[in-house]
Amino acid sequence: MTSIRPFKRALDLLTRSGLRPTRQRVGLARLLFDSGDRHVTAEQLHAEAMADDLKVSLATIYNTLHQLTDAGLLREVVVDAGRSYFDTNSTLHHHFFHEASGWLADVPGSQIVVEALPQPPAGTRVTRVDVIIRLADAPGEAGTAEGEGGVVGR
Amino acid sequence: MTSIRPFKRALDLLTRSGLRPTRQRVGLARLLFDSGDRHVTAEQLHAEAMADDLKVSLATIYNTLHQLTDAGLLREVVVDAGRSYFDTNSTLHHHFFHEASGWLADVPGSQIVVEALPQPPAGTRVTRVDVIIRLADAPGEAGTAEGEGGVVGR
DNA sequence: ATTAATGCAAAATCTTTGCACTTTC
DNA sequence: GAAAGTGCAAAGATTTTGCATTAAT
Repeated sequence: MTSIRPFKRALDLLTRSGLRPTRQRVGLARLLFDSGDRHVTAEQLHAEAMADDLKVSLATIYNTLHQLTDAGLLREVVVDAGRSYFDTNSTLHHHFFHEASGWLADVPGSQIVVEALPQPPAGTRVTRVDVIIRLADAPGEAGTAEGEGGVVGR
Repeated sequence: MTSIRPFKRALDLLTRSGLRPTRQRVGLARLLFDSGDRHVTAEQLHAEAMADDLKVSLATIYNTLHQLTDAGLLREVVVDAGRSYFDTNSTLHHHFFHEASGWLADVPGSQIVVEALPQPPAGTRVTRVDVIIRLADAPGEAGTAEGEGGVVGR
């Protein structure tokens, strides 16, 4: 992930997507893609930009996040009404979501198998299958992690 | 299962959940539970209540939807950032979601099998596994999604 | 009577928009 | 110097909150 020339990498991602590499976009792309997979909200990214002395308005943050999403570099993850997360991991994968804290983490696509998917209604096609594993604090001790992985469904 | 005595059923659901059967709550419960499985937004339910000559404020709609959700009679479905759907089907099942139209439909739990679920992080337990099958219009064919199952949303 | 629920309007969030100004090509 | 991008503040949309009024036990 963290390549040798982060600046150049961010720049390349942008130009390859047909987005002009402006100061703001390059800066945001670096924040997003130079440190492995992450999940950010617009507000969070804005705060990071400020901390990094990158002057960007929230409006531009939103614009950029959507442009990157349209370009396939980000994926919007909807787990919480009224808050959008953007995920820098655009490969096939799913999510753990801890409702109380808002904690969100990737689960590699290979770790979940969804079988017997029903056919989509006529005239439509499946664009994506999202699996969200919702979590809460375990009651008693730490980890109510029942030995094996569970099976949901039949 | 539109039962023989819808009014009584709505009333029972409420009292069994420890909620006072006020005029508003009984009316809303009837709208929600007397016609099979449905997916509604607060705004929609409000409109229906008005059309049914049931005077309720939006604030009460939200209060009631959340109370019914806490009581386990409804399930909140998050598929779209910034819009909450409430599902009267609280049994194990998943969803089809047509992004362009906001159309949402149930997929029986038995029709999808999720296997090899990873262990939840220590100290947490899985509260639910949501599977959302996102749809878009198929390229070739004519028909758009909404056969008739009911279009939810705008 | 007591306690809970309702309604209204105001506030809080999060996100988008309009338009003048700035930067990139 | 065109065209694209940015910033700001204002507008939207959805959901929550505070408090006086009303209704249920």
